[in-house]
Amino acid sequence: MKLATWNVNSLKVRLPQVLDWLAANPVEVLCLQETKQQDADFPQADLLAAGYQSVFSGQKTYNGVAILSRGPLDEVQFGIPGFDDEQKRVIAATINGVRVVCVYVPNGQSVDSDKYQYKLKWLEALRAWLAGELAKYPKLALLGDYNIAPEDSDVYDPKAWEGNVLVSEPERQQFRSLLQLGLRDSFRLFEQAEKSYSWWDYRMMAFRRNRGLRIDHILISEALAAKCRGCIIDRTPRKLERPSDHTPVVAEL
DNA sequence: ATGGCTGCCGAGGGCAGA
Repeated sequence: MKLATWNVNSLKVRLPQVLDWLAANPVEVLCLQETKQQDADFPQADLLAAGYQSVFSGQKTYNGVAILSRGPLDEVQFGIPGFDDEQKRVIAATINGVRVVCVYVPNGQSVDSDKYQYKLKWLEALRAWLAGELAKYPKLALLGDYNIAPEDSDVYDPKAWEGNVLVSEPERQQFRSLLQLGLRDSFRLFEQAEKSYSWWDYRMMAFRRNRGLRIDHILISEALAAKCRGCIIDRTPRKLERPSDHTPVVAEL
């Protein structure tokens, strides 16, 4: 069973690329972030025609998450329970006995901004909710755009980024606290090439120069990690015309 | 060097992303 995550930076623009990618990579589950579409505009029929059911939670202009699945999506949850949030950043569903949680973690903008405080509070609420989810669902996968590069090895120029949003110590501490719930970073369960990233700035030919960050992750519970067979970052969509700035991450369970 | 692209909304540039 393959599970994937992809921040598409507008599903309206990227739908053809998503459909092409699914045709070439017929994963069981694909989590999307930054769909930037209201639910009324979500391309449910196009995805169904491609063999994928979907659940989604979107809004105009910003944010928006979705889970696409070949099999039925049960026990659908929108948002973090008890955490009041206008922003559509979380959707979860149970698929084939696996609790799939799709997240678009706030960016934080800069460490001295209100958005950074919101990011840290949001991550704390996520952690608290997931502690209960893990007790309920031993087979759990947390996929998405975390907007955190957990280690310096996930950053093309750690010195330049030191203390910055996406790499700051409080954010990394929040990432580690997710691991402490009993989750594993599936990418790091396997030998990987150095300088493996999932996002590259659109500017300054960052992709061509591989000036990127690894901020899209698939964390999996111990029960899933025990039989996880691989995790890869698929850079090919980043090479297309008009790409998303993020590229898919795929775990094979 | 704080920009550099891209998408959004909506009709021109400003905001946000990371």
